[in-house]
Formats: sequence, structure tokens, C-alpha cells
Amino acid sequence: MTTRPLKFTLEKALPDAQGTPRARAGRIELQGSNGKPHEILTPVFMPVGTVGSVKAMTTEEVRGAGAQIILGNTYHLYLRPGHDRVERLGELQKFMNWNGPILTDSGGFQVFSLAALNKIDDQGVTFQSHIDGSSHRFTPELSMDIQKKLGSDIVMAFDQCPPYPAKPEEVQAAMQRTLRWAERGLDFPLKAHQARFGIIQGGLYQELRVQAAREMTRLPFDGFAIGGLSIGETPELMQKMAYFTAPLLPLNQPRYLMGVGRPEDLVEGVRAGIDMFDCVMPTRNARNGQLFTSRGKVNIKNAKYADDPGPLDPECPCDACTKYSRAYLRHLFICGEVLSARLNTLHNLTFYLGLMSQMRNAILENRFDDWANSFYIKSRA
RNA sequence: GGAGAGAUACCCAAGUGGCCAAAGGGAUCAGACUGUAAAUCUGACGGCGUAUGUCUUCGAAGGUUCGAAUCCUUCUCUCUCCA
Repeated sequence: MTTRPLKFTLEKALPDAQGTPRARAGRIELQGSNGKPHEILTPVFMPVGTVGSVKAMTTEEVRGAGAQIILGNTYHLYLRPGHDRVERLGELQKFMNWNGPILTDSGGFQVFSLAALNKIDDQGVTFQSHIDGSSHRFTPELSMDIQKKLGSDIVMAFDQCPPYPAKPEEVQAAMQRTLRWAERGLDFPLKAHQARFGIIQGGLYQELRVQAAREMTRLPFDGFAIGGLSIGETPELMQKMAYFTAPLLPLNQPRYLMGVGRPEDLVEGVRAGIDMFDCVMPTRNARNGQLFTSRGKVNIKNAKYADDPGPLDPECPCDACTKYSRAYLRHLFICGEVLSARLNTLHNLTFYLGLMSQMRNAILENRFDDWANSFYIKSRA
């Protein structure tokens, strides 16, 4: 085996009261395609660009907001425009004009979120397209092949995410299937620059998480993700399970909490020892008028902002905050203007990414707990 | 001047004797959104009340009826066509 496609350097890990290394700052180095290496400073939030677009943003704007890496989706890009076409057009990075690293989700989450359209067996998943109802079948091998052709830098193993709530037998079965699928995926050769992450399932059952982590971390992955959370359980349970699971993962490899979350979930995730996050929340909620600020959530459509000449978030450096008023942002939203989605998304991404950067600095400067305390005080003011 | 059509809640609009405080849109107000089937979805939307409820409404006034937004009479206003 030649050099690994991913190198993780743990710069700092702050111990908790029991001495367990928790909040971490690190650096991920990726080979990148075409000999263009990437570096990612962690903890990191990855904006979601499901169909090869972070909705409403150009990649320049996404970069400008502070994004280091973005996420694309196997299922969606397979259906449209097709992974072969993306490969022909120079792989996803070139296709969407993103000059940074890309992580692709495996389609596993769609098996869960589109469950009504799916039939799962040990070999794979048969599903109907949400677009035209046509029948398709995903296997771990096909998921790898699609992600290979998309040319992403981090390839997620094809997993099964059981719903919540689910019986322990079902969660265990999904967790074991995820393990078998992970092994099969590893047998499928990828491009040299592509790193692979395995996914820890196990729902809210600690013993299953322990077992999943033990088995999965035996496999030669470049990093590990905690999956199967934030699917309907309370945020408290989610945070608790993330806190429990994070230290089960190798200290010297990236840890990724999939699909999380709200700003406070990111803070608690970092506190737990997570390095990577992704979530549709900043982008989707932006389009729905919910903005995240240093002083908490702002529903910009609320009547109370109609005459508010002040900035959305006085601490935010983004264009939406420095060049426009709350009254104007509300007006744009009420009118359904495209610019509303653009400015709101720009802001939410800037806020999320700024949060991550603040957390990283706080960790490096040994003051994460203080920073977290002041974050909560401010956001509840 | 003649013939016809119409007036329903913030707006548009359904409803032609009881199941109507009145369909459906829109607007407005509020909420939700966690590996994106989401620029989506949910709720409220005459007044008061947490609510059973109760009070006031369908151009105006009067009438018929056990009961009227719905039927009758008069009036006011709007629109279309003909002169």
C-alpha cells in the first residue's frame, strides 16, 4: 500500500474532568485530485451541497463564507445528472467549480429518509426514484463506484440508518449490515486520492455503539463517522449519545458526526470530541427565514422586524449583516425574493463557519469551556 | 331612458331555508425544519374566553318562517349591453 490519501494531525485535545481527551483541534491533509492537496482545519462544518450546489450560493460565496470542504450526495447525483456524466465533465469538483475538497455521502441516509420507497436486503437496497418513480438498486459496490466517479475526496461507506424509535434487534441488524457493507465497500478500489470513512451505527443503544465502534475501527478506514443520530430523538439524547460514542473512536483519526446540527449541537459535538459536522440546517432554514445569530435565532419574517433598521447580527461580517437592515431582509423574505434566500444563506453559513473557527481558536488557546459558556449566555440574551 | 347581472369576513371567491361563524385561495400572524423529495410544511385567522361556550356578522331597512347569507318588499350602490 502506498501513502494514505488522508493524513490527520491532532494539534490539541482538551481533557474532560475524567481526563478523557475531548474537544480537539486538528488538521486534515488530503492528496486531492490532479496533485492539488487540500488542508482542512478542524473542527470543521461542511455545508451541504446535495445535488452539486450549496443552494442559492456560488462556490465563491461558499468559500467566502469560510467553507473549507463541502458535501455532495451520491443518491441525488446518481439520479441527476448521473455519475458517469459528472466524471466525463471532470468530476464533481470541476463540474461545480469548487476548488476545495468534497465529501460525498453514500446514499445510505436516503435509504432511511425515503424509506417508504425502499426495500432493503443484505445485498443492497431497491428503491424508487423520488423524481420519476423509476426503480433502482444500490449496493455497497455501486455506492463506491458512484462516489469514485464523482471523484470526491472523502468517500462515505454505504450504511443503513435505522429509524427512530426502533427496536434494539432492528438497530442491531442495521448496525451489523452496515459493518458487512463497509467491508464490501473496502474491497472496491477507488481513485488514489480518495479517502474512506466508516460509519458507526447503533442508534441510542450504548452497547450497540460500543460493538459497532469496536468492529468498524478494526477496518482500514481513514476516519469514522457517527451516523444514525438527529433523526427524531431529542437533542439531549443525541448529544448524550455523541458524547458517549466519540471517545470510542481512534484518537488519531477524524471523527465526523453526521447530519448535526443546530449551533448548540455543534458546540456540544466539539465538546464531545468531534472534528467534522454537516447539516442542511443553515442552508435550509435560511430559505425558510430562520437565521442563526450570536444572540440566538431570528425568525426574520416576524412582524417585529418590519421597521428594524439594525443589522441582523452586529457581530457578523457577512454582506447580509453589514450592508442591509433587518427590515430589508424581512421585506425580501416576505416578498419571496431570490435575494432573500441568497443573503439568508450567506449569513447562516458565515455564522456556522465562524462558530467553528471560534471553537478551534478557543481549543488551541485552552479556553473552550469559557468560550462555550459565553456562547450560551449571548445566544440566550 | 331601456334590458340584464351583481353586492358574502382584510382581498378574491363558494354557498340559494336548518349539518353556516360561513368552503377554497390570497394576504396577515406565529411555529417547525439536524448525512436536503423542503424558496417546504404546520397552526391561527369576526369579538371575548384555556375551553364546553357565548355575542355580533353575508349592501341597508322591513317582512315570511320554528329557523334566513339563502324566500318576499322597498331602498342604496356597482357592472354589462341597448338607445
